Parts: sequence; C-alpha cells; structure tokens
Amino acid sequence: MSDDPERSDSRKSSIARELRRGSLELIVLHVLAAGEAYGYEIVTKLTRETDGALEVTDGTLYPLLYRLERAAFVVVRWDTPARGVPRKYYQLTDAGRMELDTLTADWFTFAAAMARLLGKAGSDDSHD
Amino acid sequence: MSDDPERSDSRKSSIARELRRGSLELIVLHVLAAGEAYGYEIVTKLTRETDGALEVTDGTLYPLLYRLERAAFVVVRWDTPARGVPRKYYQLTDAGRMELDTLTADWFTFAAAMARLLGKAGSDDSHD
DNA sequence: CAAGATATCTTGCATGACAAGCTATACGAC
DNA sequence: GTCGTATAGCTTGTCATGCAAGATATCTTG
Repeated sequence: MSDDPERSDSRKSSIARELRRGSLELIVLHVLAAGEAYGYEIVTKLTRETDGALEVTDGTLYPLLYRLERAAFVVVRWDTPARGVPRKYYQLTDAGRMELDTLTADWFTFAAAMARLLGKAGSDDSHD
Repeated sequence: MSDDPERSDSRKSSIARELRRGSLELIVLHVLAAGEAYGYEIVTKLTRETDGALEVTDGTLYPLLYRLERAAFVVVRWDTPARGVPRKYYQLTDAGRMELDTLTADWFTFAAAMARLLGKAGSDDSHD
C-alpha cells in the first residue's frame, strides 16, 4: 500500500511513542475484552479503529502478548486450518479482566490528574 | 507500622511509572509556564498539587531539566543569596512555550483516542 | 560539633517501544 | 515451477528514560 517513507511524521513525534508506554497493555487488554483476537488482527484493528493514534507495531505487540500470557492474563489457542496461515488466538482470563479493571482505573486517575493540572475539565471545551 | 510491605507493590505500580513517560516533560513545562521555579521546588510542588498522582523524584527531574536546557526550552539562572543554599531557577523560553503547546495538543489527541477506545461499550461489537 | 533540612547532581539498572530482520504458508501472475 | 505479495508469527539489538541510591554542599538548630 502506501509505503511512503517520505511522510514527514514517519517517525512518531517520540512523545506519542512514550505516551504509549504503560497504556499499551491496557489498550490490548481492552481490545481482547471485546472477544478473542490474534496478533496480526490486533495490529490492523488498532491502527484502523483509532486512526493511527494508538497504532502498535507487531514488533511491539508480540512481546507484549507474551508478557500477558506469562502473567496469565490471556490464554492462547492455535487455529490451524487445513488451508491458510495458522493463527494464534488470545483470550482474556478472569485475571486478565481484573487487570483490565485495575489498569482502566489507573488510567482514569492519571488522566484526571493531568486534566486537573492542565486546567481543563475535558468535558467543557472552553479554551482560553 | 507505617512500613507496609503488603502494599501490592513497594514501588510505583509500574504502570504509574510508565504512564509518566512522555508526559513528564509536558508536566514540567506546564509548571514552568506558571513562572520560573527551581528543581526542588518543582518536586515538592508537583507532589503536593497533584496529591502524588504526578509525583516526580529528583533523580528523574534533574536529568529532565538538563534535557530541556539542552533543547533550549528553558534557560537557567543561578540564585546565590548571601545566606541559603544556591538555587538554580528554570525559566521557559519561547521555544519552550511552543513545545508546551505541541505537547499539550499531543496529549489531548492521545487522551481523546484513549477515551474513545475505552468509552466504546463492549455490548456493541458490530465491526465493519 | 552533630543532625537534619535544603538543594543539586551522578551512576547504574530495568523496562519497554520499535526497527529490522527472520521464517513460513497461501495465492495470483508470469 | 517460481516470483511477488499478503498474511501471520517471532527475535534481536538499540535507544530513551524513570527511578533508586548515593555523593556533595550549605544552612540552621541544639
């Protein structure tokens, strides 16, 4: 497709990259909460559904999925059809759902603190 | 005992730590936008004003301030009074103010994307 | 003097995002 | 056949940066 290395922002402004830290786990767990998915699917899904704002590369995702598996937040199911490339489906466990809740709460706490500091109440967009 | 080893995590919940990534620069620039400040002051100010939610340690702050200085986002002024420990005051430059604007916009973009993702009800899973 | 608060700076480690590279299967075009 | 592309997964190495821990120095108080 548009493999356009000339894009002025081909390299995320570096802030976006760092912002993703600590939120990616939450993001992926949230995607999985909607139903099982395989890695490649999560990558394309996130890129598309968030307009690239929360994009994740496979080089980032697979290690993350492995960490989630090791932490027992997800379980893995291989789907090896007669034809087609085998897919590794990830499914949330109860522990994963609890982790998702915790992380979601943490996120809202953090986002609220940021909103308070930056002086906006989010809902009201009165820009001064 | 005020010493509470059972506190699920002796260190910052690791997620909180990572969430600070990429937002700390914004936070500090924002504090400096309110007027010049010295390092130790920023540490105590942030801890107090955000109820610890956006706390930063001096071991984190000083290297950050140095990066900001090297990037010309701040200028430094030493205050060496006849009595009292010398203080290094940091002041925002025009470039720093522009960076603050950029980072603030980036933050709101990111926060909005997160809100959109997390706000989507799980019940509605009719994807394309 | 000793101890503590104030104030700055440095070293070393751990984490994790990401680019770049790799493997393998399926399928259409040649 | 085999080449190119899409799908699908995995691995290695690099870089940035948060933070603990420690060093240094000054001032104040007992």
